[in-house]
Amino acid sequence: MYSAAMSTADRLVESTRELLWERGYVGTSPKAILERAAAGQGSMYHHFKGKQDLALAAIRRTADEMTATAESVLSRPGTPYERIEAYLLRERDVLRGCPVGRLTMDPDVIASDALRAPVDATIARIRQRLADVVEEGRQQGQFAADLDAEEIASAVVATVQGGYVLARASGSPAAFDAGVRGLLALLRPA
Amino acid sequence: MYSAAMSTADRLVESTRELLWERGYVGTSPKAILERAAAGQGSMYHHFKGKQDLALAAIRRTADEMTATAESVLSRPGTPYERIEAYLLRERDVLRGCPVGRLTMDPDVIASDALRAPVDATIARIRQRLADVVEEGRQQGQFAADLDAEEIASAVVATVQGGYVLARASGSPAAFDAGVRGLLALLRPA
DNA sequence: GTCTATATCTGGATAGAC
DNA sequence: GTCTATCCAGATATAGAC
Repeated sequence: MYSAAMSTADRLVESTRELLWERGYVGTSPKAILERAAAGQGSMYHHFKGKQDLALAAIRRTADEMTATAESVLSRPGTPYERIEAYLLRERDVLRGCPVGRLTMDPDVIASDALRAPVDATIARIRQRLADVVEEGRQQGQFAADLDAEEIASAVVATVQGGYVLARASGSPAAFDAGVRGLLALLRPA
Repeated sequence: MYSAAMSTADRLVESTRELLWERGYVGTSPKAILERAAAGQGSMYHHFKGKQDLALAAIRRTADEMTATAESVLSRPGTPYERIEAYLLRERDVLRGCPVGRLTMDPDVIASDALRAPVDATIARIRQRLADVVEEGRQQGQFAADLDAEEIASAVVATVQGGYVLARASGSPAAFDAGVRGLLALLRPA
């Protein structure tokens, strides 16, 4: 199921990442994790304190990966508008939803400061990075001078997160694309 | 806990609606529903076939209520922009999230066509109603002629749904408001 | 219609052998 | 480090009494 070179601890984290993405925290049981990782109970409780501790390791890894992907796309060459466009149009597994954002709908994640922290940090960092790009475009005159960069960045992130909701509700990625195109049309420089 | 005039079946549905909102489908147990409704096992299995059947009744009721609220706000007097603004700014329990949209992150809801159907129908209907308003504004010249009404409507709904994600991640409704203000700034007629 | 009793399975964790 | 055995509570449902 995983590369033979992967340690048991790593297999446990990877299985947990997948299951958190597919089923969320409350929907993921230790048993399911162990089966997917082909590991026994003993291994899990040797490497991690329990379900929450393992989930925290998994969430951190996913959060770091997503932050890196976003930073990378937004640092590519191009005008501010083009970079935001690239962020919005980057390839996504739309129907699976956002592996970080979906955790905000999980009651046990929201109830735990430790589990929520990496989720909050990831979204805040991407939003800030987007705000920097918007501000740059504003200074250059590509965007209207009276726009608030932080607010536009929030709208961009929200459109992405909400796009997943639309897509999953309708069972089709088209709904995500429609929202993104709508936002880009409003943002497009004249 | 509920009005004494409320039937056992109604109490069960209301309890389920609350719990689905707070914890989602996978996070809600029949036991928790029964405790909140002050009902016994027998009542639940007499009135409903099981957890899924009860959840379906609860989701339908919530979906109908949300559709009615949206239609009502969007039908108020005012220019198209003002009506969209009213929809975006209407009072919301932001940190609790959207009782319909949150269900799209629930694996068991998405896996069941029966449970997903009312979620899909609600979002599609609100989006269509918004598209009609946008189209009206476009015809009147309040919005740019080259905008696609359906796409703008998708962006509006996505911003709301994604706004809940931002708010819950940060633990503050301010993040929702920022996204909404950003979108309104982009949409605002000159 | 509602109650209690019961059944079976899973959730989440511990204990101790190897 | 990993395994198996075991634990107790909860999830979901059925049976049958009242």
